[in-house]
Amino acid sequence: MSLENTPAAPAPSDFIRDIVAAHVAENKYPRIHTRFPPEPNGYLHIGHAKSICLNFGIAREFGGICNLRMDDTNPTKEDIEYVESIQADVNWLISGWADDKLGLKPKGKTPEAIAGNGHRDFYLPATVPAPSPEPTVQSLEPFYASDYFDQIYDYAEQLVEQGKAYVCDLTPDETDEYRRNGKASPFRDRSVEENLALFQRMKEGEFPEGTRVLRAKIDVAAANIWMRDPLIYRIKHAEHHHTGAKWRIYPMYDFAHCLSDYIEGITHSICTLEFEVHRPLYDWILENLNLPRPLPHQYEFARLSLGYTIMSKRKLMQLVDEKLVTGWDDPRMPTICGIRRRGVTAVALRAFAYNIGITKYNGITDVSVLEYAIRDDLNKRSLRRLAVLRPIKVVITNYPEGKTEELDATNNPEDESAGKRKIPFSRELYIEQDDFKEVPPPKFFRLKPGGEVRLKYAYIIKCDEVIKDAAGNLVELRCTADLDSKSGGATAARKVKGTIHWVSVAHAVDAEVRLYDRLFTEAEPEKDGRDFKTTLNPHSLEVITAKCEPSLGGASAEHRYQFERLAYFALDLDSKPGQLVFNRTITLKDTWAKEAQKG
RNA sequence: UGUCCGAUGGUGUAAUGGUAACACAGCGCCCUUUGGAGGCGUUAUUCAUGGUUCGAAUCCAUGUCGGACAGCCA
Repeated sequence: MSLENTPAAPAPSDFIRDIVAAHVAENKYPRIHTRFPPEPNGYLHIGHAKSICLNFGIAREFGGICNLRMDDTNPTKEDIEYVESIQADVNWLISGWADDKLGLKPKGKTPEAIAGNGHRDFYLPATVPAPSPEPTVQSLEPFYASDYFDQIYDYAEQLVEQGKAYVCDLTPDETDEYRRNGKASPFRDRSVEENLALFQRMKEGEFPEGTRVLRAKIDVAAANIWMRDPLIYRIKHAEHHHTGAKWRIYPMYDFAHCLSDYIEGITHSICTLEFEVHRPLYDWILENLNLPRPLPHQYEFARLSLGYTIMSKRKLMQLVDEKLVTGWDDPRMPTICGIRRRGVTAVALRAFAYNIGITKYNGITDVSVLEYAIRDDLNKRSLRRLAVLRPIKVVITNYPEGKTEELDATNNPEDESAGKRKIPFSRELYIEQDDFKEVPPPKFFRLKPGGEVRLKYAYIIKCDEVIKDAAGNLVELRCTADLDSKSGGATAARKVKGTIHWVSVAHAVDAEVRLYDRLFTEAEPEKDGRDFKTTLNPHSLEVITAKCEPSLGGASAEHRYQFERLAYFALDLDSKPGQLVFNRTITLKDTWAKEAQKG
């Protein structure tokens, strides 16, 4: 699929890119270096996709690198399962677009000590994967904040040595109270020696959790609460998924993050708005360590909110844990793996990320913007196929029994190179229930008693008779075909208002089709504090068996399909040989449904 | 309450002191062997008040409204 490697759109412009462009113009850094730093405590979702596209997009556009880093400073919430899913999702999303901008490091490598400025200092440069024409085993891995625990501990000691950090014995509740009231901790003025010894004993695991912390000594009365002697280390007797049992103390986000950025040589540390109030602390830590290399700076943008979607990792996990969806990769989930399984391509997701822009305004993006990006991409790439989701039988009474014709069909009207295929036609067909109305509403262009309709790629037929069972249920339609109306025939150019899809009964292939719809019934599932579970859409999944044209028997997960006049579909990973399972990625735009609703 | 941030059509964004524009959505028409796609057209916007200026979405002041943060989470 050549589209896979097509850049989504001209590079966008936004306030962060403007800043980066200015830095490039003034030669402020030898190279632009961003990073994508998820915490491995859940699966990546479409909000992360926005961030990935921003960070890797900047790396692409300004000749830089974007490191993938596990922000893993809280072992009790994190897991290797998430580390692996994050890598897979990032790789998928940037594949063919920014793989050569992905900053990794040799497996097991940790920062190297460098001398400078009379201080201890550390650096861990990035390696980008070599473009590999043949499959070479590249022993690279993502960065891990936890790989810097030794260095971060060292930096903490440097702060203590300077009298800029102290061990505090207040309980968590007391700490809260003191900070709220701008009151100094009674342990604030311990000697450097005592602090050093205590901090070391914390490291050795001598104290129970919650009994002591290391705090930066900044300003207990600062207007910004994050500057009121913030905690930078806490005791946790927990095993870490990456460092094992080595540590009893773990650095807090604020301390670890800026230093991780510095160690990796990050220039632009881009995060979401809620970290705005932390920025003074980010700067304070780096500035008070007398670091010799250029310091990274933090920039904030608005996280994505999408209509009919929830984005909180905690709540998504709740959907998984309570089996309200089948898993993190349920096609209804806004996770990257869920969206991928649904059949959305990385190209579409990137186009969406580009289209919504980057600002500091917290708005709610309409889902139609996402849906447009998906349709726009799928329209260009998908193979057209005929399939009937809810069949009714049609008998062409003037067509010979036992005869089969192979008709020409276009694979993709948007792409000549996709070629053509043959579809078998015979006397007995399935058509869509929705394409026949015994009592048609106004402007109904499809089949009705006594009316004519074009069978796509085949004949014009006329409905002569409606056969019902004793209970009055529709059993079959008996029609006659204009046998000259096939492509190239004498009456082929006859105008009939409607064209419908069909499948030959004798040649039909069955497939399980999973019809997905929005997970929530409300654009704002949690508006006014209501429980998001009360707005779950009970019809978000319907499973049916469809009748498909025979070529679909050879469907592949690499391709996307449009079942003509219905929707786009992708093969689900539950498919087995001879047992097709399709996911409905998204319906086609349906202006008739809209028209019918008006009437 | 404090700190920080924000406010441009229905929605999301652009215009960086000089004609308020783009996309999505909506509406209408054309085209169509997909009621898809495409083409054409169209509706609709600068939170308020004051100031600076020849000129303000943009700069300043005040106000209003909204958001984030106030975990030993990130």
